[in-house]
Amino acid sequence: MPSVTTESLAGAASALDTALASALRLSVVRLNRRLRAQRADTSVTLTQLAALSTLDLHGALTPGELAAHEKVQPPSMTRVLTVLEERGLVLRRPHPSDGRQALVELTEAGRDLLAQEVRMREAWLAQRLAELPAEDRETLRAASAVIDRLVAS
Amino acid sequence: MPSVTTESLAGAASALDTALASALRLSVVRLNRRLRAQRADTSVTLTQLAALSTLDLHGALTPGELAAHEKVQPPSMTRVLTVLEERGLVLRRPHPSDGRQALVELTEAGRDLLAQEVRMREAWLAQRLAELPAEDRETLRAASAVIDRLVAS
DNA sequence: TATTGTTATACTCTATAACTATA
DNA sequence: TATAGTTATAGAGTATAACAATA
Repeated sequence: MPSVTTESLAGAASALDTALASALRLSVVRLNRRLRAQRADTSVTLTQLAALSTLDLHGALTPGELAAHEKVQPPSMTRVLTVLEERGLVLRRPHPSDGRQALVELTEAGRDLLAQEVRMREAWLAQRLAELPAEDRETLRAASAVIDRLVAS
Repeated sequence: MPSVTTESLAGAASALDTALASALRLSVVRLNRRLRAQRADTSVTLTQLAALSTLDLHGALTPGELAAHEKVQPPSMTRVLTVLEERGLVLRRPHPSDGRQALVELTEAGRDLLAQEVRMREAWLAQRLAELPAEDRETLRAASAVIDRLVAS
């Protein structure tokens, strides 16, 4: 009965993907909460930190590009940028060729704060990562890349 | 100069952990956003779904245990449980031996809805997982387990 | 007195809809 | 008319502080 076998295999593969999806969902939701809770003793929120990190990695971006990278809608990014600009951590420059757009870049203060935040804030995560076997760290490194591709798709 | 070498190695290892921590943070934040955005066409939020999943995996739990599993503070879990109980998806039973505590369990309706949500809601994630090379799926599976240990610690 | 859970309150994160300015 | 960005508004997610009930 090949059809039954085929169906079983297909069904099994799909079930496995669903189980993996569920497990991954729970893991990600919980780690995200833990990372957000870390905010208490620092001066920027996790969302603001993510925006600063992305600007640091990519250089100047338009608000729209930044929203796309961060997987938020433009109005959400507007709010984040407003706060960051008020605090002097980023700068909105006019776009050289398109008056509708803007170019957002890190200020010197933003770069400094980012470095400091990354050091302080990621202490517990980096510490825990350091305690893991090298193999587990490698797994997370690879997973991070896979997730990025997944999210970008 | 062995001390310089040792310091260099230690410094390098630490820098790598910090880089990994940053990459993992960005990946997790973005995937979490994407998973939350999935809510649009479903009937429970991601947070509610996570609580239901955990009850399904662990069986009856007290609100405190559930909050600990989900990495939220007890009042946050109270709010989630209130909504779920109003909708008949969970049930709060008196604890057999401690009048302060309660035992929360899935109702039949909760179990049904969970199955349905997992099918519908994780369609896009399961679909993308299915498109990945088996190796990448294995990486994510392993990473999920590592993250769970990390978060629990 | 300590612990479990809830209520009260407030802030962060994010979205959709409507608006403005430029292309 | 289409696009980039912002403003207005609302709902979800979460926390801390204060309280009630039980151990």
